Amino acid sequence: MKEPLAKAYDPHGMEDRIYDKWLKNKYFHAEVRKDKKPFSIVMPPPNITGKLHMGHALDNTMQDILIRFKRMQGYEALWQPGTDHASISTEVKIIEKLKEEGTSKEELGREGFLRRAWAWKDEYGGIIESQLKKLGISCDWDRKRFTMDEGLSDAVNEVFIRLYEKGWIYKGAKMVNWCPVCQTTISDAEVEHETQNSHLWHIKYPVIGTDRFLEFATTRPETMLGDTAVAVNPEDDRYKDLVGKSCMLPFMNREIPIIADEYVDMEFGTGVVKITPSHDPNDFEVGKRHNLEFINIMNDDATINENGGRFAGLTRMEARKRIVDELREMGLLVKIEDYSHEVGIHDRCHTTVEPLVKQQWFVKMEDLIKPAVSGVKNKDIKLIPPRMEKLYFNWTDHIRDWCISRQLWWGHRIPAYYCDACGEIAVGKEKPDKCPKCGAEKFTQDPDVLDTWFSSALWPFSTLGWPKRTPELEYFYPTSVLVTGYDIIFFWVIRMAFSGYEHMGERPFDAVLFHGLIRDEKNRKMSKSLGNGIDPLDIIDKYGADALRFMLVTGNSPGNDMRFLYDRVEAARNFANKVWNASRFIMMNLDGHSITKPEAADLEDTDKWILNKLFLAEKEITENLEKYELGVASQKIYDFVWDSFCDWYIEMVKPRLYQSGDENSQSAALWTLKTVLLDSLKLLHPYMPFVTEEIYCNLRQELADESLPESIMISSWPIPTDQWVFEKEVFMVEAMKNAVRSIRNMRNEMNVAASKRIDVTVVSENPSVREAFEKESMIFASLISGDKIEIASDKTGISDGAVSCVTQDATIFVPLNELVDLSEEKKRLEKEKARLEKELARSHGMLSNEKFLSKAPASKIQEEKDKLASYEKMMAEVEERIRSCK
RNA sequence: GGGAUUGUAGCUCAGCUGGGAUGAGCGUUCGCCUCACACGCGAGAGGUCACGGGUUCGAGCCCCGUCAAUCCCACCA
Repeated sequence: MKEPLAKAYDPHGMEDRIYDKWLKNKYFHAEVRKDKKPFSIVMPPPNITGKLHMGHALDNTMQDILIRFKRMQGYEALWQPGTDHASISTEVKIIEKLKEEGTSKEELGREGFLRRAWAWKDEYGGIIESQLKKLGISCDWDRKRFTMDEGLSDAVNEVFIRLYEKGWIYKGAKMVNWCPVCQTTISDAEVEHETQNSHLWHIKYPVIGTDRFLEFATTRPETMLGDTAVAVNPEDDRYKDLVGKSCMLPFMNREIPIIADEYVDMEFGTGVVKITPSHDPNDFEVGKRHNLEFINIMNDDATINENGGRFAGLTRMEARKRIVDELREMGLLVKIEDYSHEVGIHDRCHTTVEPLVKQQWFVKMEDLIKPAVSGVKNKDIKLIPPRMEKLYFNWTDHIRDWCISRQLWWGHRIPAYYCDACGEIAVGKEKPDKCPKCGAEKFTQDPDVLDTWFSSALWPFSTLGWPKRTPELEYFYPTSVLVTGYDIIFFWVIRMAFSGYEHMGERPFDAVLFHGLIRDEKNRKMSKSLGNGIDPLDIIDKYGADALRFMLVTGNSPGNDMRFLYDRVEAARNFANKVWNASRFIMMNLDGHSITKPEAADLEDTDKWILNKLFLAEKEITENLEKYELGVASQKIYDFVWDSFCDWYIEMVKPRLYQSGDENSQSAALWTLKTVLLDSLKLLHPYMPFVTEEIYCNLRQELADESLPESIMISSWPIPTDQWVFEKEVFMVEAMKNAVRSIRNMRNEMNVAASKRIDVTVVSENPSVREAFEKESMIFASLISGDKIEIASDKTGISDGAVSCVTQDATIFVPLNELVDLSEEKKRLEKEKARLEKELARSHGMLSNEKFLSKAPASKIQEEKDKLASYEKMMAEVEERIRSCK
């Protein structure tokens, strides 16, 4: 026999060659085709600073599986790729690089810096694309976009202007999160919280005109330099008489009023709070309510400024230490307590965020968010798994206005212009010629850029051409499903949701499929700082992309974190090898034969059995994929291919190929092998695109079948037909399988050498069971290493020395004569009896329960009765066998 | 302070919105280089489905509580 495939599956060399072929043939490309139904996914754009990590690998594998599945199903499947400019991350990286070169952003100036940034993007921005290609993903590279390309920048400006004109974007002085290291504002979503062990400093201020002091506790003593009041609860009897008086602020010698405000909790500490309106969000509100003075005591790098008197120039921490020391000397420090509390830190650089009052641009969220909330509530957008709705609503319910301006250079510059003469603001795509207010002609554009998520929020429609009404937008929007991690729900998913409703009047996607995080073998998050990340490219290099892909989506469910285990990659690789070798076997046997579809009558029971299994697999796998249950589907493919097809059917088919000499039987077997293989490859293709393509192309050549498409990825998804439902044959083959298992078990327990051929007599009173064994006796013999197979309707003539196996459908006798140790045989049967006793007890228990009989559905009761009958029969048989062992 | 998730075989996890846990991989035991595959084949052992209540004819699955682990959110100084 000729060997069309190498002996072992080896992904090396195969994958790049195949990917190039796909690209060359433009199989990934989607067009507007009115005769087909669209299916579309937008790829979460990786950062241009990014390097492929396991998260990307998982995310993109899932999308690719869905896209390939839908493409094969006949949808016009668009997978829209692209990259994100990642404003702050990229800028930070470039600044680092500049520092290495001994220069800086300031030295280059804005224009010079941006030139550098674009050059950087050209150099590094494509790396991730080439890495993604190694995964085999089939996105439409011809359509790739970049958040700062011309069209998308236009969309950003359009949105900004629309929202501004609507009054939903405004500029104002508010308390914002300020990162002193990155020197920019950040949004609430970018603030992480970290528990820090610190102290609670108890301090007292003298009350002017009395000999009393007001004692309070603070976690940030240094902010006292900006105190403009001390507050108590209006109901607090301890301090009622002091409200309206003033305290003397140490160091600053400033008189600050004692005010009453409900915000103060009487139960906490002494019931007194110092108020620093410029440096604390709560105090900011109190300050506004009471018309307090707002004194900013900090520079942008979080050192104390001139408003901090002689502490000016110190860092936050230095100032804290000096102030505490001096208060102690002055006798104003009462005590220091240990205290642990949550501190806001910047998610990029982990610097403690400083709440500051700044003039910034904000998006008003109150109305904008509404459709995004109701959209999810009424399932216009479906979240998978549904529990993600709680996370989603937790954010929308507490949403605050979105601070969108960043004091950075790399990004979309805010389309707002200020009249140099009168300060009038003009928002528009172009710089205005003349100030509408004062007529002056000089304008300066706002120096800030937009939050990077401002542009990604528009991704589902901006990539399709919006604000132009392109045919693509018309056809592919709303997109079908968004695949992403739950960690990005606040940053991105919600913002796409409200942007879609606001600008398109429609949801951006029908469903969001969430996946979890990938953790290392010790269940830790993979992170740069821990250095425990596993490089997907290393895995691909070692095991192949197919193995990695299969491993990533098998055995886990939406939204759940998963652990990365090498064992599992290996198992996936072994599966690829299994498929490879099964194909190799089939192709070796196909050799030279022309395959034609057999007459129904020529199909044997075992053929019908596997076809019926295939039918069920196709039906279920298709349903699972349609419900986005990727892990369940892959498990079913694995089980079908390995267990049903390889371990059973291929073994059952061998004697027909090798020894029968019956041409009709052989040709039916070959056709069935080919048919099941072809469909299996298709079912597996979305998961393991490379190995399936390689086998498919070889198979196609082997078959010389021109009607098969030249690539499996453009072939059609198997449509299960109930022509392949064969109840009777399935029953008979299952009866044979039970017998085979039972006999093999017996052989092992009785220590019958694997090479020893045995004679068996199958006794069954069921004529169709007898018929099945009769018909399949050659296969049966082959599976059990049998020699002579006899079929009988009763036990007459069975020799006493025989070992027996009792199955539901038959009793099988194996005369082992000299080999049989009767006490062993008895022990074996007793074990079987014990098992049956347990089953009988359970079954009896249920069926003697009046309530079960009156309330359970009839079908359930019947099912249970049938089981009982079968157990009783087997029990009688086993008991009889035991008796005969004497 | 709120909320979520997880707790199933030695390990890592599935378990289709209640109906026998023949669940998967790895590991383990026994036997096999059987002409597709040792990245393999056959046969086993191994689980009071965290604990305590409840609903139900029936609960791994639903409800309540407890414990443990993980994570998210939050402006109590």
